[in-house]
Amino acid sequence: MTTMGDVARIAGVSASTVSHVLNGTRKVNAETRLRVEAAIEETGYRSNVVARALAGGRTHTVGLSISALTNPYFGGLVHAVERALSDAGYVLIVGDSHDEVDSEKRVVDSLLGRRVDGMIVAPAAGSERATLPEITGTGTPLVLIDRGADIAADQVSAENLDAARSLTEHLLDLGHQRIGVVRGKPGISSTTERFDGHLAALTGRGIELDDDLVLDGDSNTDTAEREVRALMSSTDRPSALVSMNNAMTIGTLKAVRSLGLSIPGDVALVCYDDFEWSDLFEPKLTAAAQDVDTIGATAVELLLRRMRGDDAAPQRIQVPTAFHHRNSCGCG
Amino acid sequence: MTTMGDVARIAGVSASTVSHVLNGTRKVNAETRLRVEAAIEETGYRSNVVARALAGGRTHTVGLSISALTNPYFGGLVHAVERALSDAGYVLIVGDSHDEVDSEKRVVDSLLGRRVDGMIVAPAAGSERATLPEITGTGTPLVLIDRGADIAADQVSAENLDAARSLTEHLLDLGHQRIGVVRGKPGISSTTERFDGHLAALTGRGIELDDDLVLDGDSNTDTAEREVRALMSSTDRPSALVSMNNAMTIGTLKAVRSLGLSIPGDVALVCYDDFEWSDLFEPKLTAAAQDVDTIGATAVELLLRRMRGDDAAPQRIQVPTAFHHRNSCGCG
DNA sequence: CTGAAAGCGCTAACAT
DNA sequence: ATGTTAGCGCTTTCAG
Repeated sequence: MTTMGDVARIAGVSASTVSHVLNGTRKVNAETRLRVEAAIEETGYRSNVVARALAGGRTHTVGLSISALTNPYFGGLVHAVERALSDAGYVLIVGDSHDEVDSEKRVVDSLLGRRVDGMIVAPAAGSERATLPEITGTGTPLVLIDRGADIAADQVSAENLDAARSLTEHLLDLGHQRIGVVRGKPGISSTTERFDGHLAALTGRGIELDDDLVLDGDSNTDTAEREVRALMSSTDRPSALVSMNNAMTIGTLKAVRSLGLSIPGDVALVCYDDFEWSDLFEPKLTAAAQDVDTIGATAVELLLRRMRGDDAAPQRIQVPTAFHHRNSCGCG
Repeated sequence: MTTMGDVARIAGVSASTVSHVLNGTRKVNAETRLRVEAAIEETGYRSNVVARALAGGRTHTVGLSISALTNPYFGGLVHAVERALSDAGYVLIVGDSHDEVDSEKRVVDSLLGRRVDGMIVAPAAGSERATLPEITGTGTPLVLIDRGADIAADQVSAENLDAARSLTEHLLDLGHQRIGVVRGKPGISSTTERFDGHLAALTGRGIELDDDLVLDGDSNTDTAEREVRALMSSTDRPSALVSMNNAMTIGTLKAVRSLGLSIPGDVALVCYDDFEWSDLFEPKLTAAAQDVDTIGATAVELLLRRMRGDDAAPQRIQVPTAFHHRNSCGCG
């Protein structure tokens, strides 16, 4: 592998000059530049980013800790983040935290050891006390994505509360009184906020929450399926269901279908999180759609700003969620 | 940020000793080890992987060039690869090639510049002549994933031909004579192989291919939708359709649905690629499911072997594809 | 406009 | 069993 020194020798200049033509970091005579460029061309030289990082103190690398690459929502998020980052000349290192503090800590440690210039994390439950402080302790710029946490860092997520409230209100408007809710993973802000939205809708209409109607799907499709099946098999089943994220929706649909119940005939359904193919499900899903592209792009934007040294007060951005009215609610 | 030197000074030893206790790379007195460990604990020292990489010549990093993070199939693949890699102590750098040689080249250049220890790529069309030689030229271990290419490198993908043939044969068994086929992106091996499977099924039954029935969906949902709509609006439309990948399937379903046709009543459908929620679509999809987990894990395994210096002849592994018989074919 | 030299933080001979 | 010393390949003062 040719090094900068090789190129310099061939071009008959010093390594420092080669470095400067490569980075445009100081004026060099047109003619010498040409010689250097010729030497680079001739040798097929490719600058060593590792050495550059060590000498320069910046790795041009950003770490992302995410919880479930298999979930299409997170896939879209990674995609959006990767694009924005690569546009800005950074590369993305991804780690999967499985939404668990222990693996999250491992991921973050590895990222920090690699001296990423910045970090984007979708914090697992309990992250505030374990891994987040570790990051801020190193001074590495950090932005939280998808979920919030009680720390001084930029955070960007979808608007959860109002969107979830609209979902439940829609059901209420249709006359439903007993509404089951399938919650996601406990301890993360999105779950809490969406549930609060549900609650707000209920109390807004003077309806008291019935604990029997709140299910913990734990953001796991199988768990959700089991829980929903149990609830819907009971004698006193609800007339409508609200699912709080896409994994919950899949589980819910499977459960309802396996019971031979029809949607919205036997039970109405509204969902937080949309799919590209939501209208191919039977029935078409009425859903609140997060704007992943904007969420990802915004997170990167905030991060880049921090990396440039901006030390304004942390921002908490909520990206609007769109309501897609289709058939599963029963009024398509 | 504390360095190894700092730790050494505090522990009253040399940097080299610290390095050795950290890496277990030579025997050190139990007592000195303890002192070093105490110093590490005290300072919160975290070893600098960048410096380590420069000095050691290995970055413990693997690059992945993939074509569409938004596609759940690739999301699953990235997930599988990430897990296998992290189990082996490597981190994953991902780049999205958008299935286009130009961006692929950009991704690969960036990865090579970062001196990844190995590389996994889902080659875009035309990659053999552009970016793949560049990789092998550097001596970086390489394994191709999802698609093959005519170069001397390990490659792992799903079994395409036989699986696709079975799909078409199933339709043939049901009496269909005019079968439309929606192909994916041209120029990549998976598209070619799957189409060959279709062809083999046809010729096996003495049926000649009708060019009007082959559609190029270009692995793009919208294109597929448009093409399918055109074909199905014609007077002489086929009685069955085979979709060659999941993006094509979405487009096909949208098209058929928008025409008010029913599946399998008006047209039967079988698909290459499965979804976790395939049986939630209307109708449930009869599909050939790739085993992403095995594909990803196998690719990593082959890569690690190469990185260890194995120079056996390149392998080409095809992971079996499972046939999921559901309703869209018309015989559920 | 360009070169020399120090140094980024670590590893790995080579000594002792 | 541990320390010394050279680098790894680049960036960046500091000189000229």
